[in-house]
Amino acid sequence: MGRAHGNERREAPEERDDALRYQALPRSFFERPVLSVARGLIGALLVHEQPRGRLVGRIVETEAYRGPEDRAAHSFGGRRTSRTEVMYGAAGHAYVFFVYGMHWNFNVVTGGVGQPHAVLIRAVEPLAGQRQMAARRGLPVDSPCLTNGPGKLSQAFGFDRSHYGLDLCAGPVYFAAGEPLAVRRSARVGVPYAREWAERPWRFFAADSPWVSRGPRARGRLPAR
DNA sequence: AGGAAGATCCGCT
DNA sequence: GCGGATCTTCCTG
Repeated sequence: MGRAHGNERREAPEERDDALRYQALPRSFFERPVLSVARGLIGALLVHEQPRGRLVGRIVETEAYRGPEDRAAHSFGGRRTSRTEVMYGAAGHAYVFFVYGMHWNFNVVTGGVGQPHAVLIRAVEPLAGQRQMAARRGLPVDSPCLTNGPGKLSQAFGFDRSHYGLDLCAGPVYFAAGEPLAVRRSARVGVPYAREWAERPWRFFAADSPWVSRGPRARGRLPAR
């Protein structure tokens, strides 16, 4: 990357931001088992309607977190604090948290009230609003690193504390149906402290997508939805 | 009140 | 491939 000269007029990777209206996935989509939601979101769209334009990404990588038994989840052991509170509420709301002193991670709460489950959105393929994403990331608009990681996509989409608890079934941030994609799965990334729970294949990603973040080698294969 | 660890990213010893 | 950056949150004493 970085071989693009600033003033050169480059063909942006298709900003297909039609006046097209997306229909938000309904709450019932998220009121299902967290693994089903994590898998079902691969290929779906993440949309952020903003004053300066619409950001759209095709979801290519997710992870399921299933407290209270899942040692990798922030809600492990039933831990319930101001930070994890939203996970205990209704499905379809945003769980956004700050980590490593500089990154925000964006999740959607799943399951029924009282079930502290959530799906982490780890990577998307930019479909619209690339210029805005690139500006936030401080990278060229055609960079392959705009949204290929949970911290990166949060920065590109402008997600932070202000989005904590947001209803994702009502906009301005929401999900929309996309095309079915071949899905693969692996162990989750960055949770070695969770011991045997880290080994569970609860990371889902689109096979052969260049927008997937780096992580454990894929293993296993699933049919295209 | 203090300390330790963290669902990451970036750049290079 | 490894370590530093950086700061919030949570737990312990």
